[in-house]
Amino acid sequence: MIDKYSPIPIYHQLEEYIRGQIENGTYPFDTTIPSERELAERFEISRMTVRQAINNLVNDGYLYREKGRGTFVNRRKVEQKLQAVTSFTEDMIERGLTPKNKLLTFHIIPANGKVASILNLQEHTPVYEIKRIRIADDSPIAIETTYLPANLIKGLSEEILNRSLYNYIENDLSLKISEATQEIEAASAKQQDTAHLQIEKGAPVLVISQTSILDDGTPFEYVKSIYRADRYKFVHKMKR
Amino acid sequence: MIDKYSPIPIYHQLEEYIRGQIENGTYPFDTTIPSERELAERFEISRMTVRQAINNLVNDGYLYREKGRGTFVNRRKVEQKLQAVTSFTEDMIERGLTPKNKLLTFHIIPANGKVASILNLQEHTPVYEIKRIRIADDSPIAIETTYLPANLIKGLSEEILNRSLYNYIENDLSLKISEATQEIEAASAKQQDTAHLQIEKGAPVLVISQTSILDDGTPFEYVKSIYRADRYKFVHKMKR
DNA sequence: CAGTGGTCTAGACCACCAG
DNA sequence: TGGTGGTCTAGACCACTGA
Repeated sequence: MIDKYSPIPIYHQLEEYIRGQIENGTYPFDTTIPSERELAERFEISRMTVRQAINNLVNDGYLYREKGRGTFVNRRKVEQKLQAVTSFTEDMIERGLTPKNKLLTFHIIPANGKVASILNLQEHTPVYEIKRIRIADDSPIAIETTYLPANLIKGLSEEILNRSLYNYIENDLSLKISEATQEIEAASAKQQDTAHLQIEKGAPVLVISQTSILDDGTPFEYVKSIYRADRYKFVHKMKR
Repeated sequence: MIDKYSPIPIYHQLEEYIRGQIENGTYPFDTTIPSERELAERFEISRMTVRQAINNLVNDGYLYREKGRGTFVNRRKVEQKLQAVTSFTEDMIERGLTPKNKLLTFHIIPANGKVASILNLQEHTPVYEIKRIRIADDSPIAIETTYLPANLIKGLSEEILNRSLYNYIENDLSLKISEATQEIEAASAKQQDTAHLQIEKGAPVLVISQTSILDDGTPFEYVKSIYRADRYKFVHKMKR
C-alpha cells in the first residue's frame, strides 16, 4: 500500500490511500478514520508524516478534526467549485435548464464613448454589437447585449455565436481568457425591454454588466444582461 | 518578538510577525523572506515550527515558495479578497465609505421552518434574530436580518455586533469560518421596508441571501439583506 | 483513565538553484 | 559548492474527550 522507497512522497501515497478508502465507502461520512498514531504504526512511518497527509486532506475538505475525539470524514461535497467565468449556455446547462437564443441584431458599429472606455479603445473604433434574447426552457429569461472589439475578435459569425463564442476565442483565435468582472444591480424594467422579456414595465430586473479580459489584461468583451427577476437569481460561493 | 512560554503557539506568533513585516514593508513584494533555517536560528525554535508558520501563510496567499531559491512575498492580495467572505463593515471600508449601523431588534426567538431548514436545525430551536439598518456615509443603504443558532454562537451582545461578529466567532469562540453561499436577486421594495430605506414602495432593491458555514460544514449564519438599488451594486471578479 | 489531536524538538538526507 | 525548500524520523509534553 505504502512504498517507502518510491519517489512519490509517503504523505502523498497516504493521501491517495485515505481518499480511496473514503470513496469506496470503507470510511463512511462522519465516522473517524484511524488515529494518527495507528496509521503511523500500521505503515511504519512517522506520525508527522501522517499529519502532513491528513493536513492536506483537511485543507481539501475531505476530513475534519476534533480535538480529543479524532479525525472524521467530511460529508460535504468536495466540489468546492468557486465561481468561474462561464457563458450563459454553460450556466443554464449547469442549472439543469435547456438554453436557447434568439438573435435580434448582429452588426459592426463604431464604439460609443461608454463602450470604448470599457473596452479600452478609441471612440468610434469598430466593435461588434450583438443583441440576443436568452431563453431557458422555452421562455425568455434575459436580454443580452455584447460588445467585442472587431479588430481583436475577428471573423465572427452567427454560426459561431450559436456554437460557443468562448471556444472560438480560445481555440480558433488562440487567445487566453483570464478573468471577468461583473457588476450586479437591481433595476426596474424599461418600456423597451418589456416586450422581449414578456414582463410589465417597472417589473424588477437583475442587471449584470460583465467585462472580460485576456491574460495580458486586454479587455475583449463587454456584456450587459437584463434578467427577469422572477426567473433568475445569481448564486455565488465565497471562501473566507 | 517570540515568546516560547506564551500559551499562543509559536508558529502562530511567527505568522503574525511575518505578516507584520510584510505589511510594514520590511519584506517587499517578490523578494525573499529569511530562510527557514535562519528564522529557526534567530528565534531559537525548530525548523519544523517555522515551516508550519510559513505553510499557513502560503495557504493564505501571503507567500509563495520556490524550490532551491527561497520563500517570496506574494504581491497580489487584492484579487483574492474579491472572492472572500467579508462582513458589511469590511465591504464598505473597502469601497471607501464610512459604515454605520442602527440596531432595530436583537433577541432570541424559536426558528421558523425556513430558518431552521437553512441552518440545519430542528424547528423552534432558539436562534438570534438581529435586524439592522446598514448605513454608509450617513444614509441608509440596506436593511439586514441575521439569524444565528443560539446554541452555537454563544454570548452574543450588542457590543460584539458593533465591533465585529466574525472576529468574535473566529477568535473568542475559536470557530473556523470556511465559506459562504450568496443568492442575489432583484425585487421591488415592500411597504414595510420603505421607511427604513427611505425609498418609495416598488422601487428596485437588490436582495442578497447569504448562508455561511464553518470548516466542518455546520451552517452558522443566515443573512438576508435588502439593498437600495440606487446606492449599491455587487461587484465580483471571476477566473476562467 | 487511556486515547486523541495540537504543538514542538533536533536532527537527517534529498533535489534543486545560483554563482 | 553552499544555500534553499521538500521530506522524514522518533521521540516529547500538552489539552481535550469520553468512558
